[in-house]
Amino acid sequence: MSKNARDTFKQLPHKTIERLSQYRRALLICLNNNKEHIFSHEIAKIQHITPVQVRRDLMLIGYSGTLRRGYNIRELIDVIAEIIDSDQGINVAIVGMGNLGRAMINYFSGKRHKLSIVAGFDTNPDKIGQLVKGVTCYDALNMKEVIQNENIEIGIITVPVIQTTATAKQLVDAGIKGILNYTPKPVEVPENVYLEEYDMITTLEKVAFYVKMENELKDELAKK
Amino acid sequence: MSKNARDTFKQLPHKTIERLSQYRRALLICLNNNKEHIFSHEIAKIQHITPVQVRRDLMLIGYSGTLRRGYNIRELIDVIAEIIDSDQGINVAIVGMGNLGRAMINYFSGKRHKLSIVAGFDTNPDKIGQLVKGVTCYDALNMKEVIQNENIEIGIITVPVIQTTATAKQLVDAGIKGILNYTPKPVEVPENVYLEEYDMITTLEKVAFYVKMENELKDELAKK
DNA sequence: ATAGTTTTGTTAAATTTTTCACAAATAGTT
DNA sequence: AACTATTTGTGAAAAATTTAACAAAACTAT
Ligand SMILES: NC(=O)c1ccc[n+]([C@@H]2O[C@H](COP(=O)([O-])OP(=O)(O)OC[C@H]3O[C@@H](n4cnc5c(N)ncnc54)[C@H](O)[C@@H]3O)[C@@H](O)[C@H]2O)c1
Ligand SMILES: NC(=O)c1ccc[n+]([C@@H]2O[C@H](COP(=O)([O-])OP(=O)(O)OC[C@H]3O[C@@H](n4cnc5c(N)ncnc54)[C@H](O)[C@@H]3O)[C@@H](O)[C@H]2O)c1
Repeated sequence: MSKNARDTFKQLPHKTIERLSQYRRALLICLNNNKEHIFSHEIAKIQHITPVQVRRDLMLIGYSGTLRRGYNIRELIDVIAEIIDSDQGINVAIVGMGNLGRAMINYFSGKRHKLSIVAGFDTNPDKIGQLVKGVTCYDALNMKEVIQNENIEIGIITVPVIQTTATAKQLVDAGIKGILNYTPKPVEVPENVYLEEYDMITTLEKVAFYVKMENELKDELAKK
Repeated sequence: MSKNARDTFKQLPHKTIERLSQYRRALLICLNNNKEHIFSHEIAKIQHITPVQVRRDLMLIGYSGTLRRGYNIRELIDVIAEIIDSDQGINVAIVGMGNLGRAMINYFSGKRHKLSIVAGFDTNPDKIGQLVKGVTCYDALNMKEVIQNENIEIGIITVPVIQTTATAKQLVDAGIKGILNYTPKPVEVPENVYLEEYDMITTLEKVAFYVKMENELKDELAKK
């Protein structure tokens, strides 16, 4: 990839990056259905956004469709891959092989060529040494060693809340480049480590808020 | 709550709603640590945002701190609750009591007064009738009945991808008001149903993208 | 051929969200 | 009492993101 192309992609809006991942997910499904082309309004419908938004995103990544057939699904998938995926692939580890950790491995395993969960870590002797979908669970004590040997760059944290801070530190010390924290305890990382945090309760409470608002609106109308 | 106050809250930015939920989560932890007051910059640090952002959000909800002690944690929690929570409480059901469904129940159970998971649904006879953290798993065939009897307003979808569309339809038919879809298959709902979708792969790919970018930047510098 | 329809690509405008910048208040210190 | 250091609250500016609007292209049907 040329330097200029990369510089362009680097400046893609964060929201666009997220949507590209979602487009690809949708496109892969469409491809399975033997569809060859897709219109911006079709993608938009699937993603609950506007067709302009889709076209804008594709414009930003420099991909052009054909005027009457829309976008070539196969091509578009490849263009998106060129942007999001890393040539050599990126390895991921899950720390905390409990319910959520195992669920994630089950879900993610084999879904993406260039992004693989290659190791799990736990402190529970019963879990250490076990295999989940081909992923070995290592002793968390050996984290640094395994992360460096296996060239792991991203860590997903799914340990009990109380262990969150210590785990984040361990990952950082092991030289991890990115962390995805699924515990409800926010962590601090040096600025050279990219961090995303997600708490299901936030999303659930958001849904609850808008449901509540809708209810109150209806009550009000009913009173009149 | 007065009509005007409600009208104000209704127009809170979506992002603010999300952050309020996160602030409360952080505040509850602080409260446990016997802290009474907190500054905007302290909240900001925990949430990885700027202090102005925090103050702006609190301004929008009309809560004022004291000039030299910051915000009263207890009070602020209550004010946030007044906005996000529903007086009577809201009941939630999980459809699909597999790994992820059970993990969510384990995680969420008892965490919030006004938001409770009160039922699970599955089609697997082995799961039907079981209890997870006090939550009964019902036969998905009885969904409409249970949802109406138990006054359930929100449904969380954690069924296998292939069942997603059918499940969403079932929930809508049962009169659900909000849906949180954790499967990677986007669903369509009528516009009176509030929908949130979340896919872990999107978040993971976002982390991977920025890690990749950082790597390429470093390679470039090294070459020189 | 011509008219009508549909869809892309993009400039410009609008909207939403975040940040800047600073006055006002409060407490501690000299 | 004057000075210094903090911190809140907020109008105004900036930045990020989305939407509107429409020309140009490409196909269909007449
Ligand atoms: N379950 C959910 O749906 C859900 C949702 C959001 C967040 N979370 C959070 O994710 C985390 C995990 O949830 P869960 O349901 O999988 O819990 P779990 O108890 O099933 O799993 C935690 C695992 O971490 C291991 N562990 C403990 N200390 C460790 C350490 N220092 N290093 C490595 N491994 C360690 C435990 O042995 C266990 O296997 C919790 O913090 C929870 O709050 C869970
Ligand atoms: N596991 C993860 O981390 C993860 C992450 C993101 C998304 N997802 C998605 O969440 C879903 C569930 O994942 P999982 O790991 O819990 O899978 P799972 O197979 O463990 O659980 C699915 C459950 O749904 C039940 N079920 C099947 N059809 C049903 C129906 N029509 N009505 C009600 N219940 C039904 C099954 O009996 C099973 O108990 C999948 O779509 C998966 O892609 C999972």
